[in-house]
Amino acid sequence: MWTPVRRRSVSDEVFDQLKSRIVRGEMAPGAPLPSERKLAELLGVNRGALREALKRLEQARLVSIQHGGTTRVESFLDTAGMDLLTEMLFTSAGTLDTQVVRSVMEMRSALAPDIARLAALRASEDDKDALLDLVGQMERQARDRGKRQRLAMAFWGTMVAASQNIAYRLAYNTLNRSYQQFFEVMTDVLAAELDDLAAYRAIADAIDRGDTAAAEKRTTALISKGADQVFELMNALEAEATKGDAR
Amino acid sequence: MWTPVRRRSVSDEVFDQLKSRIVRGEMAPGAPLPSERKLAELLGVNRGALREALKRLEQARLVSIQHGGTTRVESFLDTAGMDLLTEMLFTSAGTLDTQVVRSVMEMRSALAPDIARLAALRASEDDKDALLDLVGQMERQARDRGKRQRLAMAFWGTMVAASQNIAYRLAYNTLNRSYQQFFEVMTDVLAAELDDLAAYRAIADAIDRGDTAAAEKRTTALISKGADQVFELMNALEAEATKGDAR
DNA sequence: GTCCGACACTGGTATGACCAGTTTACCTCT
DNA sequence: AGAGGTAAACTGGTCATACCAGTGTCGGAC
Repeated sequence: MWTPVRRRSVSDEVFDQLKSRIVRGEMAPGAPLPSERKLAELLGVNRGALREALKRLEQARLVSIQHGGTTRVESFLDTAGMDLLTEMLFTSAGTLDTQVVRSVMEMRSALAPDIARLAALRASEDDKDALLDLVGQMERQARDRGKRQRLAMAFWGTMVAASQNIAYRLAYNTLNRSYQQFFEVMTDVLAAELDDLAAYRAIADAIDRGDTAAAEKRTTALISKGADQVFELMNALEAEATKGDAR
Repeated sequence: MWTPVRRRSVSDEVFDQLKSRIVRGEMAPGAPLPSERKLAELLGVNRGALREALKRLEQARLVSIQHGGTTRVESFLDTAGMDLLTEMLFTSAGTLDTQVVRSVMEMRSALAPDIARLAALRASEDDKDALLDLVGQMERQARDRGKRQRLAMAFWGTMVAASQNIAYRLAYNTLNRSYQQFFEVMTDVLAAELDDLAAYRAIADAIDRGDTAAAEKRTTALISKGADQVFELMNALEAEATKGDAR
């Protein structure tokens, strides 16, 4: 399989650089940015390209721009949206940020059961068929855990759509993007969850017959399997990191 | 009290207009936008200003831009983040979109208990003091429900921070922004929740002594009070709407 | 002292040119 | 006929430059 080359435009580069600096705390909240003209010169880019990046930063609520005034760094922890997760996932050293991973998994654990409940309540016939079909495909891929993981992704995507909850759906989009970044690592860690084909089947069946309680309960059980493994791994990573610090 | 005038820059105007058209379905997913040069002329604005808007739309994942190719409308329900909630809250007719409101409240109900649980697990001494102090202030504002609501906001904000979960915190930022849009309406609807000062006290106490189970249980009970009221109101609104259609 | 206005900043918009990819159509060679 | 190559006409990306529109400051008039 070939991976397409990704071209990075000047404005994207500038956006990433500033975003990274802000999130990593190199520029404190409240601190003023250089004026557009100066900053453009410092970065060696045209002012227009810089402005495109700044506008994006403003929309992500990482900076606030004031006509005639100063552009300042926002206290993004109180303003930014979930898109920041992908940025915060890795530390400046390039290692996984265990706290962020834990956060994502906790959110997944909190949302999935309610998504299942609502799906059981509101799923259309098409949704039900799609879910049952996906489970069938997973059962036929008993060997290949990687393929099953992709099918599981589709399963959850269908669940979220079936839940008819737009907030869940949008949150899912972002959440998904963030843990597709440690996809390969996850496949092994989530083994306990991905191997439990009976659970997926039980959930799909519960939704098919509109049994909200069963759907919720089964989902809680399934999701916690993967979550527990990840929590364990994160704890181990943290223990190792502090041991490294102690040297 | 004076409300400051809000200036809208050209690029903001363009962004809002395009965003609105896309979300309202006037431009179907996959449909190509006119070229930048044409679109700029059609809108009567400079190409640079238009590009700033397009870049923002791209970041919000409402359109996808390809160098040398065409700019196309994304199927945003599968790509966009929670920021869209504020845009989708009101229908084109200007009325509340009941499904979106229901979604937001459902998400609140799912997250709040787990936030409380984690807060009980991880809150710092400062967090605990702040929570107890806020509850004290609420009790002293027994008369003014509006003030209590603002204190309740601060209460939840502190809870989320205390939970040490970055995903919850970022989701909360966006969620908050969306239901500050129907703030006044909410104050009355959430009366049952806002009047239950004992519950807030109980939650703060549970967190103070690190009792995760109690914190979670009390929060579930409290949150459901407001949620039930809102669900009831939304059902009533929907019934009225269908009755209107039937005429 | 207070007031006020010029001035020097800041970000916002506009032109017009050119660079850099993509697509199409046509042409050439095999 | 088909494969390959090439030029032209699109598309978005970047640039330099000028000017408009708000904000803040500083100094002079009163």
